[in-house]
Amino acid sequence: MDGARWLTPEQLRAWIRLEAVVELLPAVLDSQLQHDEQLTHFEYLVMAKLSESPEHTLRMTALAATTNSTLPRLSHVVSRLESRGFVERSPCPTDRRATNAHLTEAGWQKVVQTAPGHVETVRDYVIDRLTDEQVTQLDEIMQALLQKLDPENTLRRLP
Amino acid sequence: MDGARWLTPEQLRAWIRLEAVVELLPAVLDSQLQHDEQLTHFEYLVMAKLSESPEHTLRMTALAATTNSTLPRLSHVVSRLESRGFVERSPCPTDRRATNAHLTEAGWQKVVQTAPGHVETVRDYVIDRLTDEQVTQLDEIMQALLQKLDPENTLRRLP
DNA sequence: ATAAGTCTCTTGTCGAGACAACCTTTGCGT
DNA sequence: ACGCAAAGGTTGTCTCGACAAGAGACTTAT
Repeated sequence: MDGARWLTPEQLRAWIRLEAVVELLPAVLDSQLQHDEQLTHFEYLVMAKLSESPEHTLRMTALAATTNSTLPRLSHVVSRLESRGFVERSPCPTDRRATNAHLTEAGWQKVVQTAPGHVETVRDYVIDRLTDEQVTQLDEIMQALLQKLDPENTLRRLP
Repeated sequence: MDGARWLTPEQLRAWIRLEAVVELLPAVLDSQLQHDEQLTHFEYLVMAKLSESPEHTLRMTALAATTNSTLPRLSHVVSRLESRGFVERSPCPTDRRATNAHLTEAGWQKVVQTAPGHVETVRDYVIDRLTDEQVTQLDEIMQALLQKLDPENTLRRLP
């Protein structure tokens, strides 16, 4: 155990708590969305990002990037959403390799219907627990972490 | 979308970034441990908690609590660790319903061998990205969130 | 005693994501 | 033009975790 730089008690405590939050928070978000709307957090995220895009449309690659996801994962999720009528696929006219994902009217309605409850959960579990100053601090801290975690939105894996 | 309290731009930005970190950080930790030691982050966490306990032993329920996990999940993971010789199960003498999970010598060696690389990853991706002041802020913020996420503070005394 | 209820843990099933293999299209070098 | 590598997506397989159901063991009330 020696020979490695250890953590100070303060650092260790902060880390353990961050670890716990990172473990528990996704479960809470998933749980609310699953219970109220039969949606995964990630499924909601996909539709939310589409709803913010011009024409409610994005290429699969772009959608994968904004949702911090891989293409295979996204492809599966879009298939599910497509079978439920929330999203449509269409070949991209300018590049025949590419596929556009488009939010249907039903999908838009679903997002509109889902958003308030989701935001309320986010407020309840995160935002309302913090002072305005802490929200600012949180933003800065997460930004610092993302510079390493997600330098260019491109995650490469070495086998 | 109206009728619900929305988020201010500052709050929204902080949330989106927290969302990204919560999505990406577990993948990074898992990746390092999987690549270097063929361990899941959660498997490592289980063994680490055992290694910090007296006799390197904990009851399954207590272990589930300190790892923020459910009993079924833990049971499956312990089965895997047992088949790899890192953990042993034994019936609790005082309560025959209960099961004690015990870290074997091989398990202890595995933890000792794994810890430095894991800590280094934590430093690299989290601690070293932040000022001391930010570490303190992070600790306080996470503590605030855990009051809602984990009301029964699972860092209880060990039986 | 004993029956009901609770605690502790395990098992089986099912859905979701990681990873690899694959196919098609595009771009690039020569 | 042609051949090859890279980009864009999809599909199949396997593992892990969620959830529900179940089997023992302890507790309590009658």
